[in-house]
Amino acid sequence: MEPVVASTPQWRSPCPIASGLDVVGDKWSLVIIRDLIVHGPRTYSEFLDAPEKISTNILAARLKWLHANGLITHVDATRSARNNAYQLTERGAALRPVLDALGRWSHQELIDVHPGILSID
Amino acid sequence: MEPVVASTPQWRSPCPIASGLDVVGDKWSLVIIRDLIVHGPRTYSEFLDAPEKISTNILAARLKWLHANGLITHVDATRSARNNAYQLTERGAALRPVLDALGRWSHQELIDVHPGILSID
DNA sequence: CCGCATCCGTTACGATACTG
DNA sequence: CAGTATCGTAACGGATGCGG
Repeated sequence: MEPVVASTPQWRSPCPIASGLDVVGDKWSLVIIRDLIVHGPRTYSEFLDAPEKISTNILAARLKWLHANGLITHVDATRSARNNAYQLTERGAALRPVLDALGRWSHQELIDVHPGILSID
Repeated sequence: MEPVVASTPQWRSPCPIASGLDVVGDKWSLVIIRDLIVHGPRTYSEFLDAPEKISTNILAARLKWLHANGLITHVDATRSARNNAYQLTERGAALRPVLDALGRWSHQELIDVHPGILSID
């Protein structure tokens, strides 16, 4: 019985940078993590409201992947007013410095080629 | 006449994080940047020697992309002992803090799930 | 409705053979 | 040595359906 989504990456090498990319180096993972850092716990449809317009099947697959890799969990539905929401684990929240550095790079280096870019958020 | 490789990203949103990912958020760009930061100017075949084993067509496409986006340039072949090498621009070198943060995250958070991971490099 | 899963077309990746 | 051509596979993206 093959798993729908692999639970762990195929490590390309022992390099920490490549290994980090093996976990969050796809097109959407860090965008999802960004939403969780900026807004806190977030529901499926709230992720869909983000301006990047991820499609529903991709979102479901990425949430499954991030959960399997211990970066997010479900909010306990019985204990929270917000049902069916996702939140960051410690491991996921620890990505904040990466997002900060990336945001700063983009803001400094991409303004001329992407005039509409926002100053940090 | 359609370009073989688009010269500029399709921006998903005005968010700096998403925009940074639109430039270097693929599977290989930051691995190539890492090699250039660690080793300095690097030739095509030296990139191929990296442990991640990128295939030749992908490497050529990514080098073209990174050049089109101003992150790398060719070393001046007439002035250098090392012909046909690539090097970082200021814009590319400015990604160092991103790689540092990612490397630290991986080293701290992925040791248990990836025992062979190296301590920074 | 909300949270997905399924179907299917399109785009990225990957292994390998090959050329200037 | 530095790529290109070819062709197969995997990821992505839009539309739609379906259970709770």
